[in-house]
Amino acid sequence: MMQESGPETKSNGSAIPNGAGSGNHLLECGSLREGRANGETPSGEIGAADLAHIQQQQALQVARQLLLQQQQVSGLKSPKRNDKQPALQPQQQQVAATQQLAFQQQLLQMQQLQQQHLLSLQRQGLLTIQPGQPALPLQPLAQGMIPAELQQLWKEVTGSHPAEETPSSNHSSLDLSSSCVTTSSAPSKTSLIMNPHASTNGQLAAVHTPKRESLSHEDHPHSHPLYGHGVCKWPGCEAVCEDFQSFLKHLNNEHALDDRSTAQCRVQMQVVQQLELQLAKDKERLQAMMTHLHVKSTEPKATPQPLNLVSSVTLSKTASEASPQSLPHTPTTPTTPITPVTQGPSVITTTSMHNVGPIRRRYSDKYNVPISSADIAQNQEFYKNAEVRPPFTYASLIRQAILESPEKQLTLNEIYNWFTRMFAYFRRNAATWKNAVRHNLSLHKCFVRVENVKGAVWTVDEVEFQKRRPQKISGNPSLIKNIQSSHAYCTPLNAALQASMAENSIPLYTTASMGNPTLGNLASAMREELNGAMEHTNSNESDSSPGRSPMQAMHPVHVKEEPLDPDENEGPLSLVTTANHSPDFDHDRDYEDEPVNEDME
DNA sequence: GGCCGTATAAACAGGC
DNA sequence: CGCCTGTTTATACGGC
Repeated sequence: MMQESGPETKSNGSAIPNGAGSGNHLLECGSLREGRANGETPSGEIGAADLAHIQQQQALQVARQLLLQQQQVSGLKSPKRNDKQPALQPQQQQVAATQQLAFQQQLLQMQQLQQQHLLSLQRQGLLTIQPGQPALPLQPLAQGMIPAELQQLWKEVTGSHPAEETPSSNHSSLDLSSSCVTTSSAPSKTSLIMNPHASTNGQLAAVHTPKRESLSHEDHPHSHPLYGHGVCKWPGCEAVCEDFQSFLKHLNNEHALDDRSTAQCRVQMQVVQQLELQLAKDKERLQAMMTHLHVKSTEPKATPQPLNLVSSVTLSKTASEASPQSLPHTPTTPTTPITPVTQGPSVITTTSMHNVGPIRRRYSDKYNVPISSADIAQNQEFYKNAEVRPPFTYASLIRQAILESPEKQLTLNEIYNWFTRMFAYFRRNAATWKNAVRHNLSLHKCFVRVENVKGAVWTVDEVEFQKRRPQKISGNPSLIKNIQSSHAYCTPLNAALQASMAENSIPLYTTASMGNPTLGNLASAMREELNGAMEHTNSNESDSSPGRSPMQAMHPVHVKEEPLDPDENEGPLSLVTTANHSPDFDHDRDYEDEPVNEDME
């Protein structure tokens, strides 16, 4: 079938055309100070800033329109919203002025939070800000939100203060979500994808709420996202409340469901939306950066619009291989209908790496693992969709496949299926890698062939597996260091990012991107791979056995001589769990892609 | 430079 | 006969 003859791959050796190449490539790639070599970024970054600004302006306009509509609906006659509310009582004016200040304060706070987030990213080396773009993402926000326009917006907000509790006002406030979303600033799919939470207004409060409070809210009944340090944290309020009860009273009295509150909420939504947008932008850049570091020969076209590439380039170039899985949303992730994460790397790499052939990839690649830093969050989807060779040895993958099966045993065909199911890379050149799989099965003692009723199945002799290459990398500080750095990106990345973002009151984002239940699987796989290779840093007591082999840590012991114990629990890794639900690949179907579990049961 | 682990390719055999 | 499975050999590469 789609077999690509090997000779050329062999002869090419060091000059592998597809860019993945041997370990050297990755090493060279590792010295990527010029990171953004292939011009994928410049336009993108400039565009990011501009786009953010434009969208911000749009957001303001939208907010204003909303306010207008709202006021019209609520029967506010005053055509002079811009006036200093002559109808307002002096006291009210004072309140309004105070709130305006507080509002601006809040905006500043939001910007600071964002800045903190970005700074934290920079500190982690995950994000670089171009010299030419001082505080790049913040600029638009700071410029756009603070000045006159926002003040004007605020006036409009407070202008509707008189608050007649009309039924219509209720209506409008209840329509918050839909109106905001449908008229939202960035109308493109970009905004929808990158700003997935723009529509989740019900959670906006949580978005804006410092994590500490959110958490404590659950634990302490007297905690409230809008209440902290004896102060009402309603935007622009800061009223002092002695205790929680008084706060509740204050909340009900002062922030009831009226036009003002609604409008404030909308403004808040806009603010959050902008932050999310900016964050998404930054994340996109981050992914592009990481992908670039991983993919040596990044094609410039890959970056500018990764979101579109998913459906356009990917399908056009690798339609036959792509299958539904190339789409950003894995059908196996029902809990995350919005996994914008997948766009970045999967697309980029898919397009730029799709031509990766059966290249000779050194085992040592794994230890350089520049790859993992880019993959952590996306890993599973990443490898499923992008034809990037996974940084695992065949033996490790085979073992993983077997151990993931309910009975820790697979037929050869099932192993094949696992490969193709989990890695887009193995949907091509079947003859090559299948041969390699067979070769590995036969070669390594750790793979035990067991005659079954239905035929032969392969199992893993964990002891044997752990005996393999025990001396690897230990004693090479540079390598270890390298791995550690990669590991530092890999494992703690999620936590670090989440923490960072949580600190900056952007929990939802992290929840969507990092909290994807399916994403952690391969991440843990790679983590374990690294852990195993590093023979230390294993917090989970793992194995003190001599083995540093990639994924062994996931299955510290079992499977000795008789690995066919059906009572064995499935491994910590559950890649196959999600993969089982994925549609089979249309191509490369020379093997029945029956679900492994089904077959094994 | 040798050894080791790995990848790739290929030849071969046996079974269906 | 063709395909699949499994074994074995050869070669190449990179790290130690």
